[in-house]
Amino acid sequence: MDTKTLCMGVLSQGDASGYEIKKVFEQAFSYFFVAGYGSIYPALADLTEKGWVACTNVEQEKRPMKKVYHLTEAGHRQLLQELNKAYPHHRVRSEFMVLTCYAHLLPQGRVEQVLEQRCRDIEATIAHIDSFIDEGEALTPGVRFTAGFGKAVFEAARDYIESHKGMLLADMDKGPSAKESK
Amino acid sequence: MDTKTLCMGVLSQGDASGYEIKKVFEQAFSYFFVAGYGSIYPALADLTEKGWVACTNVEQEKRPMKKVYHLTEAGHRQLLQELNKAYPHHRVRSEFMVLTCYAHLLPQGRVEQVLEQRCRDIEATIAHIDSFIDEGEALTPGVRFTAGFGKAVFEAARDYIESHKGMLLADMDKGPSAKESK
DNA sequence: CATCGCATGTAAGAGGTTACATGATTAA
DNA sequence: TTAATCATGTAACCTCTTACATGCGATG
Repeated sequence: MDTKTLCMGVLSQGDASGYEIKKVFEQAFSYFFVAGYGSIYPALADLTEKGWVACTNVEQEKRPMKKVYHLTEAGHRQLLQELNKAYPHHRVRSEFMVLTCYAHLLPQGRVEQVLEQRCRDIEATIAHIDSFIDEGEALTPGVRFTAGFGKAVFEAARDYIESHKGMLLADMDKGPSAKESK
Repeated sequence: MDTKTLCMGVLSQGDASGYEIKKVFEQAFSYFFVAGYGSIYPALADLTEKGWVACTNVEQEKRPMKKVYHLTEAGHRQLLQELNKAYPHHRVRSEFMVLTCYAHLLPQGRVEQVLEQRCRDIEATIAHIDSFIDEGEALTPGVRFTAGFGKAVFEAARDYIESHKGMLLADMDKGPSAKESK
């Protein structure tokens, strides 16, 4: 599943321009799916070619023209098919975890800084999810579930860092230690 | 930070062939960093060109020849520099979460299947982390911290799914609901 | 006067995935 | 005999990221 499917997903809930789709990505999906203009615009062009979306040029006063896209019937069928067959992958790519793995190669100050930076980023993400939930919009049960899931996972990450930070910093000097001390 | 840095990281803890590096990736990093031969071999070629690693051909009896790589002094400096300047990113790309977001477009059976599949995958990952921790090898404090972190996060994910699954399934029919009921 | 928001896109490059190609040994 | 393990690599492809290119209006 790629940017194209997500674009169709967004359009299934209402017509939008590429610019507006990116805002939805940022507001609703940013903590588990990232896409910039360089992915979205080509995706929309591709979807148009395939007949899964279509667009209307909308002239605006004192604003640039927009291309408002809508999902076609074929697009809706395609979206349902995609969602029904997609495997629920969940990939993590964490340079943070690479850095913690190699903590023994770094000065304590750097390790502390890395842990603190990660905590700040997590807090920002949680705040972002909260503001999204509290926007007062009608959220589907699925979106509420997903937001709660993201929040639970990020909170667990933050709590783990906060409660094990001292231990990592203290153990760092001691070097590698075997599992057993017998 | 990319595959190249991770390869240098692995080599900082002992010489290894490309094949062996991939095994380390699978055993120790698979839950937060993935790389196949198609990334590792070109990375090693690149690192060799840059003088950050060097290799020796080792002939083996009844086994194919190996190229055993080791980190050079310049490579070690490069690794430290990289680890000291890298930003601790943590990216998630979750098709699972895309699917839960669009649960309202799917039959209940499919949603249930998606949640169960994700739980099975999480259990497998946790079991993998446990077996890695219990291998009896000398783990650095950083690696122990990282494994514990991964475990905590995956456990939180599993717990959330298990405790909110019923709610999602029950709410699905009701359609979108606003934040407030006033 | 600067920069942010709105609005569209392209082009080059980086990076990774998948499949292919080869081949011996060993365990089921 | 079949499949897995050991062992190296390439090539095509796909996708995304980053930077560029343009331009008006509003806000500070």
